[in-house]
Amino acid sequence: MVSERGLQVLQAIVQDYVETREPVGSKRIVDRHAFGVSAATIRNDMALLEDEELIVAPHTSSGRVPTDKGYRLFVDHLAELRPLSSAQRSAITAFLDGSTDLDDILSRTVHALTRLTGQVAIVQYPSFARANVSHVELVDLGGSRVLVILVTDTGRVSQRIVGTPADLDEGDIGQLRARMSVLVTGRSVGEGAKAVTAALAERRDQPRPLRLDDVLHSLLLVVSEELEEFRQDRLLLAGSATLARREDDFQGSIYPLLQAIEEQVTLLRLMGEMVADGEGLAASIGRENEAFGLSEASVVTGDYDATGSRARVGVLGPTRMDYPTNLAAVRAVAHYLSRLLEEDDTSR
Amino acid sequence: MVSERGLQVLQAIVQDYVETREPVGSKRIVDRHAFGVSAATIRNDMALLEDEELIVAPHTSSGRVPTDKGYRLFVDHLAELRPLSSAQRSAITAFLDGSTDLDDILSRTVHALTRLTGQVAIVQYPSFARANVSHVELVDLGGSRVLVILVTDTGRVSQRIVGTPADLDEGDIGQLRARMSVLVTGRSVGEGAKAVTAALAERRDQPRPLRLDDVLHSLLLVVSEELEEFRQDRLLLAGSATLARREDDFQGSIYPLLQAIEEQVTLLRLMGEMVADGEGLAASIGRENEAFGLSEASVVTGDYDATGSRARVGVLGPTRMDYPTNLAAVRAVAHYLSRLLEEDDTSR
DNA sequence: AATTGGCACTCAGTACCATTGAGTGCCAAT
DNA sequence: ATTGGCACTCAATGGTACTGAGTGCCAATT
Repeated sequence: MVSERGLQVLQAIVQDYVETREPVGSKRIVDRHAFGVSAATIRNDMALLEDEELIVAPHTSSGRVPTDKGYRLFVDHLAELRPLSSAQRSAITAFLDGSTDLDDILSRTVHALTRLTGQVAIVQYPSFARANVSHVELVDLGGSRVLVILVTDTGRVSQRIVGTPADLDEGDIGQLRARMSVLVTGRSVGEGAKAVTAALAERRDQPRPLRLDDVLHSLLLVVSEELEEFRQDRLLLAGSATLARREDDFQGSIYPLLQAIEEQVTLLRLMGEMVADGEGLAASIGRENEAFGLSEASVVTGDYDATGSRARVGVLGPTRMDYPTNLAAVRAVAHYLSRLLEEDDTSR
Repeated sequence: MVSERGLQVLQAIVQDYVETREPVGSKRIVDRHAFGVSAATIRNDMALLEDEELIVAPHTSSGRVPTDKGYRLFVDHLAELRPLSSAQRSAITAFLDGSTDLDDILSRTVHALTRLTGQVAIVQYPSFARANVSHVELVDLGGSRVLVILVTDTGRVSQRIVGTPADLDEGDIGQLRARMSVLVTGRSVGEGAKAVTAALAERRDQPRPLRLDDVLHSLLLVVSEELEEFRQDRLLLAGSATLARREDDFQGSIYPLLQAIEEQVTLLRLMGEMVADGEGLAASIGRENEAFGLSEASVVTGDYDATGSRARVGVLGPTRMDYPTNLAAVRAVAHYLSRLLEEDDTSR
């Protein structure tokens, strides 16, 4: 069993290792942390920690390094979030103040977070799976082109240009708009997709060709695609260049990281599977991300609220990261974001 | 002066070096390329090439490596574009077929290009500075929110949500739409911006408060912002993860590259300044990119046409890249893209 | 005048010690 | 339970020697 002091030793090891990137030995600990005991005693504790697989010695004769399990214990029980400095707090507000557009707010957020932590920052768009479609709009662009626009009540907008088989007049457009509107408006995105699919099926069974049916058909196809895309929430990322500075923390290559950043889907799933604590914070450490090809990386996330729907902000970095600082930063940004988006909602 | 054979030697050096990443010596050249002369002769030629600063020896006793100047000469006079295999050609069509939406087409393009070249691929959106605004649309979202949509005749759409001071009824919206439409529709984006600015100024001089003036004012502000953003064309990127595999080609760090990728502005300017040849192809090599912090990188671009406006596709990679292949791939993609977008235009 | 074989020279890379020192595990003493 | 002592391990460092690919130059050849 690991003693109370043993845990403090683990804490010291994590802190020192994160700071110096060098395996930490018993002597270092005695020097830098005021335990009232000798190096030999620390060594005994370290032997126990090693038995528990919380730390490991990279080479027989060198200091210890935390294992993923060690980081996990540290994060869950040992880490005290390091509150942000007032300068940092005001940096957040300075970054985020004065914008109303959702895209704009989130973009600023992700930049603020990467600056705050020095890590790759990630912001998840508020989930639209449950949000309702509030508007479908058709705009005639002339030249057999129609612009289809979808708006959800969370403020997200998506648009797409579709070619139509023939020129349509204002009346046609109006008719199409009305029929589409009935099918999708007011439903959640998921339901909307079902309604569209059903409408497509029904149209086939009912061979009474309305003049605009073909057009409606193709438009519904596009809407269906768009809804599908909506359902998969999106990510905003910033700071991926910082990874180049941390190459040494990734045995060999940062390729998996860059890969994951490019295929946002991976990160999306990863972040989706993480389980938040009471404060909405979560961390996924090293091997815990193995299924996503990110065994040497960690992700720290915090939940935020936006108009009733939840989403996450987070940072991605090497397993050897400063969890207290990153957790605190993520929490602060998530809080601020929640306030901003909820406030914003009432003021709208 | 460099002899005819000297140039062939340069060509051989570039080819071998790009392939093997190792400085190439006189013996290698004699072995792998059927020059009818001895190694000593090649050495004499190499000495001349070195005098001209076309090649350089990293270490006194090792083979030669092309300088940026050497690559430049190679690209300008020695490189024969390597035509794409039929498999590659059909890969392009397979990738790009069956989409009509501009965003979609360009996104597929950039992925095709990165797959084709193994480099970071870049696609520039067709320039909108000269494109005309074909539609301004206002959609009432309720709750004091209005969605402003701008469409250009090149197919680009931009939207933004704006808070309005008070609730507006359908009539108000219609009125606003009409007034905005007059100000912007049919003009180029640049002119549109001026018109908006003028309208704002005029409004101040003319103190006859119309009921909707305040709203119009804020809307115009947003439109103005959007136009400004439009003017700066945008980039689509793919394949940045491949850089992790080429770290060795970037003395030390790929940081500048990732940085440039993240701040698209740098790449945009760089690509903008490149001068294309008769075929629309251009290359910017190594130190030529010094002003952009990319002294160890090269960019190869090709121009494409879309509805009367031109833009570029390209790849970004280490100076030590396979120019013939990349030039050919870029050219092929640019051609195909031109055909697709022009075709598309007539069919629309 | 261009080409070539020959030759001395250079120097990165590799391999092979020997040395150093931080750190460990263990044990007997406290 | 803690500690000082001690033998041991092994990565890192540095020095030495060797190897070999490659060069520059020159005199001889075509």
